[in-house]
Amino acid sequence: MPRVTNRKIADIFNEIADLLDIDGDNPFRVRAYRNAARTVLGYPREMADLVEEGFDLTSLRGIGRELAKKITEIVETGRLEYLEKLRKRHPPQLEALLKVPGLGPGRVRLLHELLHINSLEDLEKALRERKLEKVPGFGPKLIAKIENGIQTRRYEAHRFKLSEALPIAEWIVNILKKTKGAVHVEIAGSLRRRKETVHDIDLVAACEAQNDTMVYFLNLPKIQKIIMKGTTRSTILLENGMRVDLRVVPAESFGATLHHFTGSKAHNIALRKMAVEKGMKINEYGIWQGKKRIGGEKEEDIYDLFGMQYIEPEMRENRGEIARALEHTLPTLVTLAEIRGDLHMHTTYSDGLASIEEMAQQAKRLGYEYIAVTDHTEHLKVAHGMDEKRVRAQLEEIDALNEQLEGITILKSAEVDILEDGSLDMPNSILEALDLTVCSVHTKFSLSRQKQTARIIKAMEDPHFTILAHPTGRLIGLREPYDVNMEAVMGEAKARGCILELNAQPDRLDLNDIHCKMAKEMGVRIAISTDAHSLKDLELMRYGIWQARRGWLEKADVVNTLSLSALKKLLRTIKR
DNA sequence: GCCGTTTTCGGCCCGACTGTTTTCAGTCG
Repeated sequence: MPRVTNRKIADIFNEIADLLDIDGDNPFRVRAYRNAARTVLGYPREMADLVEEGFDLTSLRGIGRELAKKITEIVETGRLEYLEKLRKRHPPQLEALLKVPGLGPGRVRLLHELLHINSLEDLEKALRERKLEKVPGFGPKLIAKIENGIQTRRYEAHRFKLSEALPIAEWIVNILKKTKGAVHVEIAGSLRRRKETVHDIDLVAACEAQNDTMVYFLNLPKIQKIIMKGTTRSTILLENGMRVDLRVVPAESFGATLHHFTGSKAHNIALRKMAVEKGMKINEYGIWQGKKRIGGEKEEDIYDLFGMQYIEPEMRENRGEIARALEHTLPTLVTLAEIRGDLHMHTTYSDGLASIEEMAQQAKRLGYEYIAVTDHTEHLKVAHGMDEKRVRAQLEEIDALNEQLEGITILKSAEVDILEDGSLDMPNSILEALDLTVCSVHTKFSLSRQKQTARIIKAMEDPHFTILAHPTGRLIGLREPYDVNMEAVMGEAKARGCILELNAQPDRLDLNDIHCKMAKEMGVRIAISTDAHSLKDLELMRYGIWQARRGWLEKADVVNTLSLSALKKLLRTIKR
């Protein structure tokens, strides 16, 4: 039986929630399943391992006796009896209807009962035959919305990479800031939390009573259509399929509104519960004691209310940050300004676009002290991997440049392929001449979990192994991570003193946030690297920093915050 | 289904907008 992932358990719980929702079951029971799915998905360790260890699952937030039993059943048998029973009672494609805009559980149930609509095909047929008009509560506008939604639903499901959404959001914010009556305009939502992908763009504006902000928003260029329009809240769809939401509030509510729409939902719910326990209420307009507003102009008001530290947006995922803020023991998150070098980049020696000197000069302009040049090795033919002769030539060029350049040091390195048998794609004679190695898997992604893990651990046992690059190999939205036991890999890294990379390319961001947090907890150091293939790519560092902050990393966890001399000292301790 | 220093029952975050209504349910975030 294949190993059960947290993803699979979360999918099962979400499917149960959907089906119960359509049944009109207790909405809080439905919510319990969705909460549990989130807990499982956000948990840094695999449920399968926890079950094997006999860990008490009910100690996890939102997992009680029943759900612990269900998780155990899924892990042990690969299936869940309860879900299969539920599925028998429902047509197999009913759930898909929930994704259609305008259709929620209530209307799906109604359509099922009245018109026997069980799938998207049934729905399309009913639309053509104009049957929906007879259903109570279905007027012409709702029907048009459903019709429209069916056509565009593939677009709606799309998630945008952080690097796609952020520039657009910044562009809009800059326009709105200049409108009459606008006091503050900020990005909110998952974009402000710097999630690796976002569903839409959320903006919050503090405005005077007389303002042009909403009008300008609704008249931005490149709008495909206006989805919703109100005085305090509107939603537009841009030509590229991106939804943008704007809330306009008075300045005295700005902090509360910004907080509310920054989320995450789980973080907000936890804080609101705490407020209720104190006999107060937090909503998007402020903090309330009875009818009296006692705060909400600034975001800090909310955290001050509980005597806790301010929590940075990147940490607001309800992954333990609230407890830490109450204890005043939050980590001091790493910042871009603390980065002193970049340890993974390519030049014209392999598949990069700039020379070593150009990359070094650009790094110096960015304020760095050092870089490592890490061109591909021979095995990776598609990227013009270097043979021994060209590596030697490169090392000589680096020596010459280090003589000549001031204020920046070039470290000798290579992105060394980890071959299928776990050996490194370079002779020892060359490996010995390098200051560090950046080692990575570029082939055989589909090895079994056991073989892939053994392969990487074997590579790490090589005394020349320094950094494991893009440790799971995923490409966001394009390629799943390969199956590897990350705990075992991190355990080996800890034992050997090796470093794991957080690759800052926006389509990699590998390690992800959860793995970063896990590395920190296991005492494994991280290198945040751009894997730059051009001068411009060197500026991608900020994406890596944001992901690191989502993973609670501090300056001390990140090796490229070290000075050159401290880094060199560290590298010496890794080599055996 | 979860949770608990008001604990084993009775709560569970909260409000805007829409469309279809005539006072509100459903959806959405």
